[in-house]
Amino acid sequence: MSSSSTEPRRVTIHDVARSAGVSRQTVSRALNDKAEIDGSTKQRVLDAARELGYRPSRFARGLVRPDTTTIGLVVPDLLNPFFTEVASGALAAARARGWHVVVYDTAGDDEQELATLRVIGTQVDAVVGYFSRSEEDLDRFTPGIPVVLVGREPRLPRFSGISIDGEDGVREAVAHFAGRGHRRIGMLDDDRPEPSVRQLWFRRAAAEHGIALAPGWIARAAQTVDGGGAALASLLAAHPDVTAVFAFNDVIAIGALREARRFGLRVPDDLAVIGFDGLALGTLVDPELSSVAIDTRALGALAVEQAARLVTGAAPLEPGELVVRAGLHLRESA
Amino acid sequence: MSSSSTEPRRVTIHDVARSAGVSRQTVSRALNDKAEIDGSTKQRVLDAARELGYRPSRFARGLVRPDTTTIGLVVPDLLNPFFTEVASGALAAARARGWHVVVYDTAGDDEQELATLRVIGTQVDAVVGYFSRSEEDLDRFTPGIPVVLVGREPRLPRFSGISIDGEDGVREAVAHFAGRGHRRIGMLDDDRPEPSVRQLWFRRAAAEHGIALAPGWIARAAQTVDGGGAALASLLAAHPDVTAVFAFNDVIAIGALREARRFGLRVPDDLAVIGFDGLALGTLVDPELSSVAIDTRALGALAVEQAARLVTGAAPLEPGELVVRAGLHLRESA
DNA sequence: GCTACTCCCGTGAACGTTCACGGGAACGCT
DNA sequence: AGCGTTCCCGTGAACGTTCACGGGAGTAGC
Repeated sequence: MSSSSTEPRRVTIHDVARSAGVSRQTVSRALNDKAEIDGSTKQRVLDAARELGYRPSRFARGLVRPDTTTIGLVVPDLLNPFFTEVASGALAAARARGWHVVVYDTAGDDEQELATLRVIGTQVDAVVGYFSRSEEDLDRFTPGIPVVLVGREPRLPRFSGISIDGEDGVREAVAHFAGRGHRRIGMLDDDRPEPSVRQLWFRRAAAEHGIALAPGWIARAAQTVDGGGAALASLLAAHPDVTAVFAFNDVIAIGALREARRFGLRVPDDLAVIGFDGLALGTLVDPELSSVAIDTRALGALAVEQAARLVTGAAPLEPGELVVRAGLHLRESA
Repeated sequence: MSSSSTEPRRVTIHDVARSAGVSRQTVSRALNDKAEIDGSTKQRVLDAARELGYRPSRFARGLVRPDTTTIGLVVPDLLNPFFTEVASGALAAARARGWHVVVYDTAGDDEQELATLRVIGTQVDAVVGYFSRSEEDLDRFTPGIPVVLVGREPRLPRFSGISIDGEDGVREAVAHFAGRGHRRIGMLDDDRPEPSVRQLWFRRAAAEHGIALAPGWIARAAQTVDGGGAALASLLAAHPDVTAVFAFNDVIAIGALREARRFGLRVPDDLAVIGFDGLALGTLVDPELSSVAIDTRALGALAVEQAARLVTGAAPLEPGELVVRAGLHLRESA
């Protein structure tokens, strides 16, 4: 009656040692193939370990030899190709350091983001990702660990962020439109309550070219392909004479491309379209999407790089280095 | 001379206790807000913890209270939308259980896959993913922990796998081709040395419809969009009279779509195309891609489900449940 | 035959946290 | 006054591993 059908106790290094007739230390030596062990005993220990199904505890090991670092990557939607590319860059950068990345997809839901924050603070050494909650909330749940925000300028000095400078790129895009004679240009912004920075850049550039922007020329779009399509439809309904459209991002722009096709508009002849992000996806659609492009993978990699410096205590990147700049990539859609 | 500029020792629960003038246990109570603690002391402890920058060790906590489980997800290329969707499904399934997922992108490289295996065995409680190495190699580096292969039928009983049954779906696709009068149908297979199962299904279905397949009708394609384009180009060079093409997967099929456009072929009138996987991406291209579709997110979720059962010791899924079936989704390209 | 050295192997301690248990102080009730 | 109860708080132990250290057996050298 050694056990009353209770939870089967874990097989520990002691059990292996006893089974092989050696000490813990010898087992440890065999498993991590270190020196100071005889070949035959090593084999005997290895056999015993396999026999018992022994598996070292990563917790016990991590406690005594804290060598593995893990970062948390939080994205609102991994299926959104923008975040896929960012994640890919982050994974590559982490791998280069031998770091582990645990990924959380919050499904764009505030509650899930909160739940993630609640658990992540105790589980990783640094956090990288895209959050929509306030910095106060973030601060509350990430006590003491470095946090790097992607695509968002932090206000609190506790956080760093990789920001996207697309002002020049957007100016190029508007200049391109203007050069082709477009005067009635709309924008498909995202659907957050306040105007995005990209809209601000767009307005400035339009003003520089003396292009007037009546209020109705800006439509709000959910950040999906369907959202982009719907937004273009509403824009066209209000202003059928629009000849060019700048979109908050490529996903929305691609929705607009598809909607334009359904409307029987030829792109770029009837309607020119320029997106933002420069996703690889843009080269798969027809016509290929022009875009104010950024290096999305570098964005993710840069975030991990900064997190690494903050964790190891190395000199963090300067604000000037925490920026990815955008430039116009002209393809077929404009 | 308490320290000679050595590694700054970690702040532990002891330090907080001493600083707040209480015991470890009281600190623990305050941090995990448990009962049996006075409100004022709790606040005092919390302040002290913040002051010292205390952060509990996940290793020590995991050691004494082994409640967090972590699984490793291995994909050859997260940027490949197929794996993005699988990963997304896996993440969602893991989140539903409160499990953590650490993601490894092996970049399709055998060495990186090996390196990943070497480290993953000691870091996670179960492994889920897509591997190209032999089961013997997998076995060597994943001692004792459950392994679930996605899209691959395991030979060793040690492993489980989620397999894809596309035979009926492919038959539907070929039947559709035949019904439209196509007799000269090519296939763009993947680029592995041996013919894929999907090619086998395709051959069977073609035979059932009395469609002859000369050797040159099967082209090999790297699993990228460009690879699909190149493969279609070579197929067209050898057999300009082909009227329909079945592709190993949607990524390859989309490459074929783009290449057909460059060749001036109209899809589906001049060339009908059907892919495999049913990626969301297929609805973004023009014409929208017809595909032998599977539920990719369910594929990932199912793998995690099985891993969960193996870890917790629950009854594992039956072989019949470890299958996702494919069906033809007809859109515009065929 | 003594010393020195190499080759193995084992024992206590430590890592940082939580759990189980015990116990003091204050309060209310009879 | 005595007793039970509630509210707090602290002390040893345990989790499973590696590190530092010590030590015995065998061999070589003189």
